[in-house]
Amino acid sequence: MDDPVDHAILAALSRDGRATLAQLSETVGLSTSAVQSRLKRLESRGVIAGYQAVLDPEAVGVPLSAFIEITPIDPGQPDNAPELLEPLTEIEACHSIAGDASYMLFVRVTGPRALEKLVNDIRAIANVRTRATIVLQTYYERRPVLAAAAD
Amino acid sequence: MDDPVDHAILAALSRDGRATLAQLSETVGLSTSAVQSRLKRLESRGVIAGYQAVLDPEAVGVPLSAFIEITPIDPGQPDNAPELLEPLTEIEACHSIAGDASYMLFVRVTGPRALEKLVNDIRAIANVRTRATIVLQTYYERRPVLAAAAD
DNA sequence: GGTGAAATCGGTGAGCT
DNA sequence: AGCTCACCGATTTCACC
Repeated sequence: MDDPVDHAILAALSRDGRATLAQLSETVGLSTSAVQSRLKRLESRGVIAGYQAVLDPEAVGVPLSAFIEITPIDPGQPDNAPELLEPLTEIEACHSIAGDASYMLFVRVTGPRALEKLVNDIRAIANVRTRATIVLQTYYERRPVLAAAAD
Repeated sequence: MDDPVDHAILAALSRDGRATLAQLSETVGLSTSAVQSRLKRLESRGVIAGYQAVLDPEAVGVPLSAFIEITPIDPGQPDNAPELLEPLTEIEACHSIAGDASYMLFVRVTGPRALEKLVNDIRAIANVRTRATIVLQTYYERRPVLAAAAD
C-alpha cells in the first residue's frame, strides 16, 4: 500500500489529472500497461476518488469565499445539518469539527449580498447559529497532498 | 464570458476531469472540434486552472485534517507568512481572512503527533500564534462550483 | 462551427521473468 | 504476480471548408 511507484503515479496525477499513460509511464519508468493496471487498482480501491478540473473562482463568477462556523441552537435534538445543507450548492465543503462550533463550512458566492442570503438560508434550514469569516485573499489552495519523490 | 455552452463544459469537467472531447461534445451538442477550441480557450484564459486527481486522504496516509488560524505575534512588522509557510507541504490551503486571526490554513497530517510538530514549525517559521481546530469528520469537500444546467 | 485524415492514446490479450 | 510487447478501436490534433 506504500509502493513508491504507486506513490509517484498518485503524485503525478494530483498535479496533472489529465496526464496520459505514456507520460506517467515515463515518469515512473514502467510500461504503459503496467501503469494502467496500477491505475485501475488505485481507482477501484478508491485511493483515487475521481478527477476534477480546477476552475478559477473569479472567472466563473464566485469571487467571494468564506468560512462559516455552525452551532446548533438547540443542543439537545438530533442534528443532521450536513444533510439538510447539502442542497445549497454554494457550500463547497462541510466538516464537523472539535471546538466551539459543530461544523465548519467553506462557501463560494457571487458577492456580499449572496453571502447574506446564504447565511440566512443556512440558519433557517438547519436551525443553527452561524459565524462567517470572509476570505480576503487566497494564497494557495488544493495543493497536492503528496510530495513528488526525488529519484 | 457567460456562455451557456462554456458553462456546461466547465460543469462537466469539474465533475469528471478526464471526460473526453467526445463525451463533452455529446453533453453540449457540438462537434468535438468545437468543444476542443472552446476548451483550449478556457485553459489559456485561466478559467480552467488545471486538472487534479482527487485522492482519498485516508488511503494516502493523511487521515487527520485541521484548520489552523494564524495571528502575528508582533503586529508591527512586515508579514509574509504565506510565503514563509509555503514549503510546509502539509498545508493544503492558505487564505488571509477578515476577523480575529490573519490567516486560515487547512492542513492534512498523518496524526496528532504530526499536527503538533506542524503547529510548532508554523510558530517557529512565521513567528505567529496559532489556533488549531481539528476536523472530526468530512461530510463533503471539493464539491463542484458550477451546477449542471438542465436542458 | 463542422469535416476529415494523421498522430497519439487507451484497452486487451499473449508471452516472458 | 507483475511486467513487456504487439495490436486495434477510440481519441486528440490540425489542416481546411
